[in-house]
Amino acid sequence: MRFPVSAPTSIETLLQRAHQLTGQSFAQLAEDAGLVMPNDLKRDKGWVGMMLEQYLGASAGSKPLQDFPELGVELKTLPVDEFGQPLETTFVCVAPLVNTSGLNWLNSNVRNKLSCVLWLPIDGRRAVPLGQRVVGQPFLWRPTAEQDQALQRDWEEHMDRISLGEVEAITARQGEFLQIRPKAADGRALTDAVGPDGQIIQVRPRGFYLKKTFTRAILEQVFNAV
DNA sequence: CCGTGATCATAC
DNA sequence: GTATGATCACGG
Repeated sequence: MRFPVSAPTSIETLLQRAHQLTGQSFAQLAEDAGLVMPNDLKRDKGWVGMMLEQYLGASAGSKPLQDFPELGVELKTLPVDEFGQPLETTFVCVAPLVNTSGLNWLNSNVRNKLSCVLWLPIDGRRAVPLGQRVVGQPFLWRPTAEQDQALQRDWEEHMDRISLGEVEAITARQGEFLQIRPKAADGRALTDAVGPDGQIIQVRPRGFYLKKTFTRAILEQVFNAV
């Protein structure tokens, strides 16, 4: 493997690259990429995801775009346990808290990000040293009509609250599959939002996350198809 | 500060 | 045991 890897020009190329990662250990991948592997992920929470982006040729940077804009594909690593079940929720994107009047599900960032996802299950077992963990079997996923509708219901519920100035009343328990939780560098990060009386208030930035029940269902649908 | 990549760690 | 709310690193 030579770095940097060029952007894949087709979904087939992207999938081929992803499949070549299956079964490889993080230690081996780090070495081949010339990366220093941390001892654990305590202070490097996004390390695995960023390394795999390099291998697949994802455009670097922090732009609010898909990882492969030309292919319309978003890359998501998904840490799983020994039973292949998700260990974490999945961050989707930041939640807009102001100027929400023109937003709807069809033009939403959430729907755009989730319209086509290359899921890359990874070994997330804490008991296993990071270098010994391996990459799982990738798969390309598009939401079914039912999944899209379920996400839309959650999204609209959340956006209604945000528009009505109820952002501070939103809890991660709300939403069947799509939740809203804080998303910030630390407790001091603040951003504009709509308050109860329509005024601008300062709140912790929020993000949309997929609950584990949702990603678990995707994994089951793909790997335990009856 | 914002958005990217996420996992941590404590309350439940 | 596990989900929620908090937090870590980095580029722009």
